[in-house]
Amino acid sequence: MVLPANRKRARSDSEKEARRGAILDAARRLIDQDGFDGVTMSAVAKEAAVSKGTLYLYVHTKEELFLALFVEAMEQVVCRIEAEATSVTLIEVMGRVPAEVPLFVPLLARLVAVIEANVPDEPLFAEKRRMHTMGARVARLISNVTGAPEDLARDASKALMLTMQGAAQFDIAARRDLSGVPDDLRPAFEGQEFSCSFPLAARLILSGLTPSSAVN
Amino acid sequence: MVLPANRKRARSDSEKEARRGAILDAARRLIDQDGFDGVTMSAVAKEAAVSKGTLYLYVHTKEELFLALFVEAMEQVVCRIEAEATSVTLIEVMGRVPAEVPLFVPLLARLVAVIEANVPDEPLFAEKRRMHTMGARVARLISNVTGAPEDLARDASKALMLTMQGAAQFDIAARRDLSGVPDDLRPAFEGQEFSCSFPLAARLILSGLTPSSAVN
DNA sequence: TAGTTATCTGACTTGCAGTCAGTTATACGT
DNA sequence: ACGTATAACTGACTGCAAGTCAGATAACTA
Repeated sequence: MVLPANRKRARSDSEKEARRGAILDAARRLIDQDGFDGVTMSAVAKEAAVSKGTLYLYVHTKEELFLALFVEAMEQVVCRIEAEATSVTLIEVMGRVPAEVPLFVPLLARLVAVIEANVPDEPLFAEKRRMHTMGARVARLISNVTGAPEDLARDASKALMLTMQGAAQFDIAARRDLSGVPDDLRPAFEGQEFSCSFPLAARLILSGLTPSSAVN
Repeated sequence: MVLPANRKRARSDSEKEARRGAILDAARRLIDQDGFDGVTMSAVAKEAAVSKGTLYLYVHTKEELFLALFVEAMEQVVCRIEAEATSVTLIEVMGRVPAEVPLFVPLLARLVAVIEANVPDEPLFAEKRRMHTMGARVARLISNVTGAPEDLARDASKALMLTMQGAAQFDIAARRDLSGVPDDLRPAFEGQEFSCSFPLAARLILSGLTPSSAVN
Protein backbone atom coordinates (compact mmCIF):
# COMPACT_ATOMS: atom_id res chain seq x y z
CA MET A 1 0.00 0.00 0.00
CA VAL A 2 1.47 3.31 -1.10
CA LEU A 3 -1.42 5.53 -0.12
CA PRO A 4 -1.03 7.86 2.87
CA ALA A 5 -1.72 6.04 6.13
CA ASN A 6 -5.37 6.86 6.72
CA ARG A 7 -6.42 6.94 3.09
CA LYS A 8 -8.33 4.03 1.69
CA ARG A 9 -9.11 5.22 -1.81
CA ALA A 10 -7.17 6.74 -4.67
CA ARG A 11 -9.06 9.85 -5.80
CA SER A 12 -6.43 12.12 -7.29
CA ASP A 13 -4.45 11.21 -10.38
CA SER A 14 -1.22 10.97 -8.42
CA GLU A 15 -2.79 8.61 -5.92
CA LYS A 16 -4.03 6.46 -8.79
CA GLU A 17 -0.57 6.38 -10.29
CA ALA A 18 0.82 5.36 -6.93
CA ARG A 19 -1.67 2.53 -6.69
CA ARG A 20 -0.91 1.36 -10.21
CA GLY A 21 2.77 1.44 -9.31
CA ALA A 22 2.09 -0.67 -6.25
CA ILE A 23 0.29 -3.20 -8.42
CA LEU A 24 3.21 -3.39 -10.86
CA ASP A 25 5.60 -3.87 -7.93
CA ALA A 26 3.45 -6.63 -6.52
CA ALA A 27 3.48 -8.37 -9.90
CA ARG A 28 7.26 -8.06 -10.13
CA ARG A 29 7.65 -9.64 -6.71
CA LEU A 30 5.39 -12.54 -7.61
CA ILE A 31 7.09 -13.18 -10.97
CA ASP A 32 10.41 -13.25 -9.15
CA GLN A 33 9.04 -15.69 -6.66
CA ASP A 34 6.83 -18.01 -8.70
CA GLY A 35 7.80 -17.46 -12.34
CA PHE A 36 5.39 -16.25 -15.00
CA ASP A 37 3.15 -19.25 -15.05
CA GLY A 38 2.83 -19.23 -11.29
CA VAL A 39 1.36 -15.74 -11.23
CA THR A 40 -2.42 -15.42 -10.98
CA MET A 41 -4.45 -12.25 -10.86
CA SER A 42 -5.87 -13.26 -7.50
CA ALA A 43 -2.35 -13.55 -6.14
CA VAL A 44 -1.36 -10.17 -7.58
CA ALA A 45 -4.41 -8.59 -5.97
CA LYS A 46 -3.56 -10.12 -2.64
CA GLU A 47 0.11 -9.14 -2.85
CA ALA A 48 -0.86 -5.57 -3.74
CA ALA A 49 -3.39 -5.56 -0.89
CA VAL A 50 -6.36 -4.75 -3.08
CA SER A 51 -9.32 -6.78 -4.24
CA LYS A 52 -9.51 -8.44 -7.60
CA GLY A 53 -12.14 -5.95 -8.71
CA THR A 54 -9.82 -3.05 -7.94
CA LEU A 55 -6.97 -4.71 -9.79
CA TYR A 56 -9.15 -4.75 -12.88
CA LEU A 57 -9.81 -1.02 -12.49
CA TYR A 58 -6.10 -0.47 -13.11
CA VAL A 59 -5.40 -3.03 -15.85
CA HIS A 60 -7.82 -4.50 -18.35
CA THR A 61 -6.16 -7.90 -18.57
CA LYS A 62 -3.33 -9.86 -17.05
CA GLU A 63 -1.32 -9.32 -20.21
CA GLU A 64 -1.75 -5.56 -20.03
CA LEU A 65 -0.08 -5.79 -16.65
CA PHE A 66 2.87 -7.69 -18.16
CA LEU A 67 3.03 -5.25 -21.08
CA ALA A 68 3.35 -2.33 -18.66
CA LEU A 69 6.19 -4.15 -16.90
CA PHE A 70 7.90 -4.75 -20.24
CA VAL A 71 7.72 -1.14 -21.37
CA GLU A 72 9.20 0.04 -18.08
CA ALA A 73 12.03 -2.47 -18.44
CA MET A 74 12.62 -1.48 -22.05
CA GLU A 75 12.90 2.16 -21.01
CA GLN A 76 15.64 1.24 -18.59
CA VAL A 77 17.45 -0.78 -21.24
CA VAL A 78 17.41 1.99 -23.82
CA CYS A 79 18.48 4.68 -21.37
CA ARG A 80 21.39 2.60 -20.16
CA ILE A 81 22.52 1.74 -23.68
CA GLU A 82 22.45 5.41 -24.65
CA ALA A 83 24.42 6.27 -21.55
CA GLU A 84 27.07 3.59 -21.93
CA ALA A 85 27.55 2.94 -25.64
CA THR A 86 30.50 4.32 -27.56
CA SER A 87 31.93 3.23 -30.89
CA VAL A 88 34.28 0.98 -28.97
CA THR A 89 31.77 -0.58 -26.61
CA LEU A 90 28.59 -0.73 -28.73
CA ILE A 91 28.39 -4.47 -29.19
CA GLU A 92 29.52 -5.27 -25.69
CA VAL A 93 26.97 -2.89 -24.19
CA MET A 94 24.11 -4.11 -26.39
CA GLY A 95 24.90 -7.66 -25.44
CA ARG A 96 25.17 -7.01 -21.73
CA VAL A 97 22.60 -4.40 -20.75
CA PRO A 98 19.40 -6.18 -21.85
CA ALA A 99 20.42 -9.17 -19.79
CA GLU A 100 21.08 -7.00 -16.75
CA VAL A 101 17.73 -5.26 -16.53
CA PRO A 102 15.42 -7.49 -14.51
CA LEU A 103 12.51 -9.05 -16.39
CA PHE A 104 13.42 -7.52 -19.73
CA VAL A 105 14.49 -10.73 -21.42
CA PRO A 106 11.71 -13.01 -20.18
CA LEU A 107 9.06 -10.41 -20.94
CA LEU A 108 10.50 -9.81 -24.40
CA ALA A 109 10.30 -13.52 -25.07
CA ARG A 110 6.58 -13.45 -24.34
CA LEU A 111 5.86 -10.04 -25.84
CA VAL A 112 4.25 -10.86 -29.14
CA ALA A 113 2.89 -14.36 -28.90
CA VAL A 114 1.56 -14.11 -25.36
CA ILE A 115 1.26 -10.54 -24.24
CA GLU A 116 0.26 -8.40 -27.21
CA ALA A 117 -2.22 -11.06 -28.24
CA ASN A 118 -4.35 -10.27 -25.23
CA VAL A 119 -4.27 -6.53 -24.64
CA PRO A 120 -7.19 -4.37 -25.78
CA ASP A 121 -6.51 -1.96 -28.63
CA GLU A 122 -6.26 1.40 -26.90
CA PRO A 123 -3.76 0.47 -24.18
CA LEU A 124 -1.81 -1.55 -26.74
CA PHE A 125 -1.52 1.41 -29.09
CA ALA A 126 -0.38 3.67 -26.27
CA GLU A 127 2.41 1.31 -25.26
CA LYS A 128 3.34 0.64 -28.89
CA ARG A 129 3.97 4.35 -29.34
CA ARG A 130 6.38 4.39 -26.45
CA MET A 131 8.15 1.31 -27.81
CA HIS A 132 8.40 2.73 -31.30
CA THR A 133 9.96 5.94 -30.04
CA MET A 134 12.55 3.94 -28.17
CA GLY A 135 13.27 1.84 -31.28
CA ALA A 136 13.97 4.99 -33.24
CA ARG A 137 16.35 6.19 -30.53
CA VAL A 138 18.34 2.96 -30.82
CA ALA A 139 18.56 3.22 -34.61
CA ARG A 140 19.85 6.79 -34.30
CA LEU A 141 22.39 5.69 -31.73
CA ILE A 142 23.69 2.94 -34.01
CA SER A 143 23.98 5.35 -36.90
CA ASN A 144 25.82 7.92 -34.78
CA VAL A 145 28.17 5.47 -33.15
CA THR A 146 29.11 3.39 -36.18
CA GLY A 147 28.96 6.19 -38.70
CA ALA A 148 26.93 3.93 -40.97
CA PRO A 149 24.48 5.57 -43.38
CA GLU A 150 20.92 6.02 -42.10
CA ASP A 151 19.28 3.29 -44.16
CA LEU A 152 21.89 0.66 -43.42
CA ALA A 153 21.69 1.52 -39.73
CA ARG A 154 17.93 1.14 -39.85
CA ASP A 155 18.22 -2.30 -41.45
CA ALA A 156 20.81 -3.35 -38.90
CA SER A 157 18.66 -2.03 -36.09
CA LYS A 158 15.68 -4.04 -37.36
CA ALA A 159 17.81 -7.16 -37.69
CA LEU A 160 19.09 -6.64 -34.15
CA MET A 161 15.52 -6.43 -32.89
CA LEU A 162 14.62 -9.71 -34.60
CA THR A 163 17.70 -11.34 -33.19
CA MET A 164 17.06 -10.01 -29.71
CA GLN A 165 13.57 -11.46 -29.84
CA GLY A 166 14.97 -14.81 -30.85
CA ALA A 167 17.72 -14.73 -28.24
CA ALA A 168 15.11 -14.02 -25.59
CA GLN A 169 13.24 -17.14 -26.67
CA PHE A 170 16.32 -19.33 -26.41
CA ASP A 171 17.04 -17.83 -23.01
CA ILE A 172 13.84 -19.39 -21.70
CA ALA A 173 15.00 -22.82 -22.81
CA ALA A 174 18.43 -22.22 -21.27
CA ARG A 175 16.97 -21.45 -17.85
CA ARG A 176 15.17 -24.73 -17.64
CA ASP A 177 16.14 -27.10 -14.86
CA LEU A 178 18.73 -29.39 -16.44
CA SER A 179 18.51 -32.29 -14.06
CA GLY A 180 16.42 -34.80 -15.93
CA VAL A 181 17.63 -33.70 -19.35
CA PRO A 182 19.38 -36.60 -21.11
CA ASP A 183 23.07 -35.98 -21.83
CA ASP A 184 22.69 -35.97 -25.59
CA LEU A 185 20.21 -33.11 -25.34
CA ARG A 186 22.21 -30.91 -22.96
CA PRO A 187 23.68 -28.81 -25.78
CA ALA A 188 20.16 -27.98 -26.92
CA PHE A 189 19.58 -26.18 -23.62
CA GLU A 190 22.96 -25.22 -22.21
CA GLY A 191 24.76 -22.11 -23.39
CA GLN A 192 21.68 -20.63 -24.99
CA GLU A 193 21.44 -17.79 -22.46
CA PHE A 194 20.68 -14.40 -23.88
CA SER A 195 24.01 -12.96 -22.79
CA CYS A 196 25.76 -15.71 -24.69
CA SER A 197 23.77 -16.03 -27.91
CA PHE A 198 22.83 -12.43 -28.55
CA PRO A 199 26.29 -10.80 -28.56
CA LEU A 200 27.51 -13.45 -30.97
CA ALA A 201 24.73 -12.72 -33.42
CA ALA A 202 24.95 -8.97 -32.85
CA ARG A 203 28.61 -9.09 -33.77
CA LEU A 204 27.79 -10.82 -37.07
CA ILE A 205 25.14 -8.23 -37.87
CA LEU A 206 27.06 -5.14 -36.86
CA SER A 207 30.43 -6.22 -38.22
CA GLY A 208 29.26 -5.30 -41.71
CA LEU A 209 28.74 -1.66 -40.87
CA THR A 210 30.89 -0.78 -37.90
CA PRO A 211 34.53 0.34 -37.71
CA SER A 212 36.65 -2.66 -36.87
CA SER A 213 37.49 -1.29 -33.41
CA ALA A 214 33.90 -1.86 -32.29
CA VAL A 215 33.80 -5.45 -33.44
CA ASN A 216 36.39 -6.80 -31.06
CA MET B 1 -11.75 -41.08 -39.68
CA VAL B 2 -8.84 -42.90 -41.29
CA LEU B 3 -9.56 -46.35 -39.92
CA PRO B 4 -10.97 -49.03 -42.26
CA ALA B 5 -14.73 -48.67 -42.64
CA ASN B 6 -15.97 -51.15 -40.06
CA ARG B 7 -13.18 -50.68 -37.57
CA LYS B 8 -13.90 -48.65 -34.46
CA ARG B 9 -10.66 -49.00 -32.56
CA ALA B 10 -6.98 -48.62 -33.35
CA ARG B 11 -5.21 -51.74 -32.10
CA SER B 12 -2.13 -52.08 -34.29
CA ASP B 13 0.65 -49.52 -34.28
CA SER B 14 -0.12 -48.47 -37.82
CA GLU B 15 -3.75 -47.90 -36.95
CA LYS B 16 -2.68 -45.79 -33.99
CA GLU B 17 -0.42 -43.75 -36.22
CA ALA B 18 -3.29 -43.25 -38.61
CA ARG B 19 -5.50 -42.02 -35.81
CA ARG B 20 -2.84 -39.67 -34.54
CA GLY B 21 -2.46 -38.37 -38.06
CA ALA B 22 -6.18 -37.78 -38.25
CA ILE B 23 -6.00 -35.79 -35.02
CA LEU B 24 -3.16 -33.63 -36.34
CA ASP B 25 -5.12 -33.02 -39.53
CA ALA B 26 -8.18 -32.03 -37.56
CA ALA B 27 -6.09 -29.57 -35.57
CA ARG B 28 -4.62 -28.10 -38.75
CA ARG B 29 -8.09 -27.56 -40.16
CA LEU B 30 -9.28 -25.82 -37.00
CA ILE B 31 -6.22 -23.58 -36.75
CA ASP B 32 -6.80 -22.58 -40.35
CA GLN B 33 -10.39 -21.81 -39.60
CA ASP B 34 -10.35 -20.23 -36.14
CA GLY B 35 -6.73 -19.23 -35.49
CA PHE B 36 -4.66 -20.56 -32.61
CA ASP B 37 -6.62 -18.98 -29.83
CA GLY B 38 -9.89 -20.22 -31.23
CA VAL B 39 -8.83 -23.85 -31.04
CA THR B 40 -10.03 -25.88 -28.06
CA MET B 41 -9.35 -29.50 -27.31
CA SER B 42 -13.06 -30.24 -27.33
CA ALA B 43 -13.29 -28.82 -30.85
CA VAL B 44 -10.27 -30.84 -32.00
CA ALA B 45 -11.85 -33.98 -30.61
CA LYS B 46 -15.12 -33.27 -32.39
CA GLU B 47 -13.39 -32.43 -35.68
CA ALA B 48 -11.36 -35.64 -35.47
CA ALA B 49 -14.53 -37.57 -34.63
CA VAL B 50 -13.18 -38.95 -31.38
CA SER B 51 -13.98 -38.20 -27.75
CA LYS B 52 -11.93 -35.90 -25.61
CA GLY B 53 -10.69 -38.83 -23.62
CA THR B 54 -9.37 -40.52 -26.76
CA LEU B 55 -7.69 -37.31 -27.86
CA TYR B 56 -5.74 -37.38 -24.61
CA LEU B 57 -4.64 -40.94 -25.29
CA TYR B 58 -2.74 -39.59 -28.30
CA VAL B 59 -1.36 -36.32 -26.92
CA HIS B 60 -0.59 -35.40 -23.33
CA THR B 61 -1.43 -31.72 -23.65
CA LYS B 62 -2.74 -29.24 -26.17
CA GLU B 63 0.78 -27.89 -26.59
CA GLU B 64 2.15 -31.34 -27.39
CA LEU B 65 -0.31 -31.38 -30.25
CA PHE B 66 1.01 -28.05 -31.52
CA LEU B 67 4.60 -29.21 -31.06
CA ALA B 68 3.93 -32.24 -33.24
CA LEU B 69 2.48 -29.96 -35.92
CA PHE B 70 5.57 -27.76 -35.69
CA VAL B 71 8.05 -30.58 -36.07
CA GLU B 72 6.22 -31.88 -39.14
CA ALA B 73 6.27 -28.40 -40.65
CA MET B 74 9.95 -27.99 -39.84
CA GLU B 75 10.73 -31.27 -41.56
CA GLN B 76 9.09 -29.99 -44.71
CA VAL B 77 11.02 -26.73 -44.49
CA VAL B 78 14.40 -28.37 -44.07
CA CYS B 79 13.80 -30.88 -46.84
CA ARG B 80 12.75 -28.20 -49.26
CA ILE B 81 15.71 -25.99 -48.39
CA GLU B 82 18.10 -28.89 -48.93
CA ALA B 83 16.47 -29.63 -52.24
CA GLU B 84 16.41 -26.08 -53.55
CA ALA B 85 19.43 -24.28 -52.11
CA THR B 86 22.54 -23.64 -54.16
CA SER B 87 25.34 -21.16 -53.53
CA VAL B 88 23.45 -18.73 -55.75
CA THR B 89 20.02 -19.16 -54.23
CA LEU B 90 20.78 -19.83 -50.56
CA ILE B 91 19.48 -16.59 -49.11
CA GLU B 92 16.51 -16.40 -51.43
CA VAL B 93 15.49 -19.97 -50.61
CA MET B 94 15.96 -19.54 -46.86
CA GLY B 95 13.83 -16.45 -46.93
CA ARG B 96 11.05 -17.90 -49.03
CA VAL B 97 10.59 -21.53 -48.04
CA PRO B 98 9.78 -21.09 -44.33
CA ALA B 99 7.02 -18.65 -45.27
CA GLU B 100 5.59 -21.07 -47.81
CA VAL B 101 5.15 -24.09 -45.55
CA PRO B 102 1.77 -23.77 -43.89
CA LEU B 103 1.81 -23.17 -40.12
CA PHE B 104 5.59 -23.14 -39.83
CA VAL B 105 5.94 -19.44 -39.06
CA PRO B 106 3.04 -19.04 -36.61
CA LEU B 107 4.04 -22.21 -34.77
CA LEU B 108 7.67 -21.12 -34.59
CA ALA B 109 6.55 -17.85 -33.07
CA ARG B 110 4.82 -19.73 -30.27
CA LEU B 111 7.36 -22.53 -29.96
CA VAL B 112 9.32 -21.60 -26.88
CA ALA B 113 7.18 -19.27 -24.85
CA VAL B 114 3.90 -21.06 -25.37
CA ILE B 115 4.41 -24.57 -26.64
CA GLU B 116 7.56 -25.98 -25.07
CA ALA B 117 6.53 -24.50 -21.74
CA ASN B 118 3.69 -26.97 -21.54
CA VAL B 119 4.86 -30.29 -22.90
CA PRO B 120 5.87 -33.08 -20.53
CA ASP B 121 9.55 -34.03 -20.51
CA GLU B 122 9.62 -37.27 -22.44
CA PRO B 123 7.66 -36.17 -25.51
CA LEU B 124 9.53 -32.85 -25.44
CA PHE B 125 12.90 -34.59 -25.49
CA ALA B 126 11.85 -36.83 -28.35
CA GLU B 127 10.78 -33.89 -30.51
CA LYS B 128 13.86 -31.89 -29.51
CA ARG B 129 16.05 -34.64 -30.87
CA ARG B 130 14.33 -34.46 -34.22
CA MET B 131 14.69 -30.68 -34.25
CA HIS B 132 18.34 -30.81 -33.30
CA THR B 133 19.14 -33.23 -36.09
CA MET B 134 17.45 -30.92 -38.56
CA GLY B 135 19.40 -27.95 -37.20
CA ALA B 136 22.65 -29.79 -37.81
CA ARG B 137 21.58 -30.54 -41.36
CA VAL B 138 21.03 -26.84 -42.00
CA ALA B 139 24.43 -25.91 -40.55
CA ARG B 140 26.10 -28.49 -42.78
CA LEU B 141 24.22 -27.18 -45.79
CA ILE B 142 25.36 -23.62 -45.10
CA SER B 143 28.94 -24.75 -44.71
CA ASN B 144 28.82 -26.73 -47.97
CA VAL B 145 27.09 -24.09 -49.98
CA THR B 146 29.07 -21.05 -48.82
CA GLY B 147 32.37 -22.81 -48.35
CA ALA B 148 32.66 -21.13 -44.96
CA PRO B 149 34.68 -22.95 -42.27
CA GLU B 150 32.67 -25.24 -39.95
CA ASP B 151 32.74 -23.05 -36.85
CA LEU B 152 31.78 -19.87 -38.66
CA ALA B 153 28.96 -21.70 -40.41
CA ARG B 154 27.74 -22.97 -37.07
CA ASP B 155 27.69 -19.46 -35.63
CA ALA B 156 25.87 -18.15 -38.66
CA SER B 157 23.41 -20.99 -38.47
CA LYS B 158 22.71 -20.20 -34.82
CA ALA B 159 22.28 -16.51 -35.58
CA LEU B 160 19.91 -17.39 -38.38
CA MET B 161 17.83 -19.45 -35.98
CA LEU B 162 17.58 -16.57 -33.54
CA THR B 163 16.62 -14.23 -36.33
CA MET B 164 14.06 -16.61 -37.73
CA GLN B 165 12.48 -16.85 -34.28
CA GLY B 166 12.30 -13.08 -34.09
CA ALA B 167 10.97 -12.70 -37.59
CA ALA B 168 8.23 -15.19 -36.79
CA GLN B 169 7.22 -13.01 -33.83
CA PHE B 170 6.98 -9.90 -35.94
CA ASP B 171 4.97 -11.81 -38.49
CA ILE B 172 2.20 -12.24 -35.93
CA ALA B 173 1.99 -8.50 -35.45
CA ALA B 174 2.00 -7.94 -39.20
CA ARG B 175 -1.01 -10.20 -39.72
CA ARG B 176 -3.18 -8.24 -37.34
CA ASP B 177 -6.28 -6.57 -38.74
CA LEU B 178 -5.14 -3.05 -39.57
CA SER B 179 -8.50 -1.33 -39.65
CA GLY B 180 -8.64 0.45 -36.32
CA VAL B 181 -4.91 0.97 -36.11
CA PRO B 182 -4.14 4.72 -35.99
CA ASP B 183 -2.14 6.01 -38.97
CA ASP B 184 0.95 6.90 -36.95
CA LEU B 185 1.23 3.29 -35.79
CA ARG B 186 0.78 1.62 -39.17
CA PRO B 187 4.55 1.27 -39.75
CA ALA B 188 4.79 -0.65 -36.48
CA PHE B 189 2.62 -3.38 -38.00
CA GLU B 190 2.89 -3.15 -41.78
CA GLY B 191 5.78 -4.66 -43.65
CA GLN B 192 6.84 -6.85 -40.75
CA GLU B 193 5.85 -10.08 -42.48
CA PHE B 194 8.30 -12.92 -42.18
CA SER B 195 9.02 -13.00 -45.89
CA CYS B 196 9.97 -9.37 -45.73
CA SER B 197 11.97 -9.05 -42.51
CA PHE B 198 13.79 -12.37 -42.45
CA PRO B 199 15.56 -12.25 -45.83
CA LEU B 200 16.82 -8.78 -45.01
CA ALA B 201 18.39 -9.95 -41.77
CA ALA B 202 19.57 -13.21 -43.28
CA ARG B 203 21.45 -11.27 -45.93
CA LEU B 204 23.24 -9.22 -43.26
CA ILE B 205 24.23 -12.36 -41.38
CA LEU B 206 25.30 -14.46 -44.34
CA SER B 207 27.02 -11.68 -46.26
CA GLY B 208 30.04 -12.04 -44.01
CA LEU B 209 30.74 -15.61 -45.00
CA THR B 210 29.23 -16.22 -48.37
CA PRO B 211 30.66 -15.71 -51.86
CA SER B 212 29.30 -12.43 -53.20
CA SER B 213 27.23 -14.21 -55.83
CA ALA B 214 24.93 -15.58 -53.13
CA VAL B 215 24.30 -12.23 -51.51
CA ASN B 216 22.47 -10.59 -54.37
C1' DT C 1 -24.38 17.10 8.19
C1' DA C 2 -26.65 15.14 4.32
C1' DG C 3 -26.19 14.05 -0.33
C1' DT C 4 -23.45 12.74 -4.28
C1' DT C 5 -19.84 10.53 -6.69
C1' DA C 6 -16.88 7.12 -7.92
C1' DT C 7 -13.60 3.79 -5.66
C1' DC C 8 -13.57 -0.49 -3.88
C1' DT C 9 -15.13 -5.29 -2.82
C1' DG C 10 -15.41 -10.42 -3.28
C1' DA C 11 -18.71 -13.82 -4.39
C1' DC C 12 -20.03 -15.22 -8.76
C1' DT C 13 -20.02 -16.56 -13.74
C1' DT C 14 -17.68 -18.43 -17.59
C1' DG C 15 -14.90 -21.34 -20.17
C1' DC C 16 -11.46 -24.47 -21.08
C1' DA C 17 -7.79 -28.09 -19.91
C1' DG C 18 -7.38 -32.28 -18.34
C1' DT C 19 -9.34 -36.77 -15.67
C1' DC C 20 -11.37 -41.25 -14.66
C1' DA C 21 -14.81 -44.74 -13.68
C1' DG C 22 -17.44 -47.15 -16.64
C1' DT C 23 -18.39 -49.17 -21.50
C1' DT C 24 -17.40 -52.06 -25.32
C1' DA C 25 -14.74 -53.46 -29.65
C1' DT C 26 -11.27 -56.63 -30.67
C1' DA C 27 -8.14 -60.43 -30.07
C1' DC C 28 -7.27 -64.80 -28.42
C1' DG C 29 -7.87 -69.24 -26.19
C1' DT C 30 -10.91 -73.14 -25.82
C1' DA D 1 -18.73 -70.49 -32.23
C1' DC D 2 -18.48 -68.78 -27.65
C1' DG D 3 -16.52 -66.88 -23.45
C1' DT D 4 -12.95 -64.22 -21.44
C1' DA D 5 -9.25 -60.78 -21.17
C1' DT D 6 -7.35 -56.70 -22.77
C1' DA D 7 -7.06 -52.14 -23.74
C1' DA D 8 -9.25 -48.50 -26.71
C1' DC D 9 -12.75 -45.56 -26.10
C1' DT D 10 -16.31 -42.36 -23.90
C1' DG D 11 -18.25 -38.04 -21.95
C1' DA D 12 -19.79 -36.26 -17.66
C1' DC D 13 -17.09 -34.36 -14.27
C1' DT D 14 -13.44 -31.64 -11.60
C1' DG D 15 -10.35 -27.90 -10.91
C1' DC D 16 -8.68 -23.64 -11.74
C1' DA D 17 -8.01 -19.10 -13.19
C1' DA D 18 -9.70 -14.94 -15.78
C1' DG D 19 -12.75 -11.57 -15.71
C1' DT D 20 -17.59 -9.36 -13.97
C1' DC D 21 -20.97 -6.72 -11.37
C1' DA D 22 -24.36 -5.37 -7.90
C1' DG D 23 -23.83 -3.65 -3.58
C1' DA D 24 -20.95 -1.25 0.09
C1' DT D 25 -18.61 2.75 1.49
C1' DA D 26 -14.72 6.39 1.59
C1' DA D 27 -14.16 10.96 0.32
C1' DC D 28 -15.45 15.01 -1.58
C1' DT D 29 -19.10 19.04 -1.96
C1' DA D 30 -22.75 22.25 -0.75
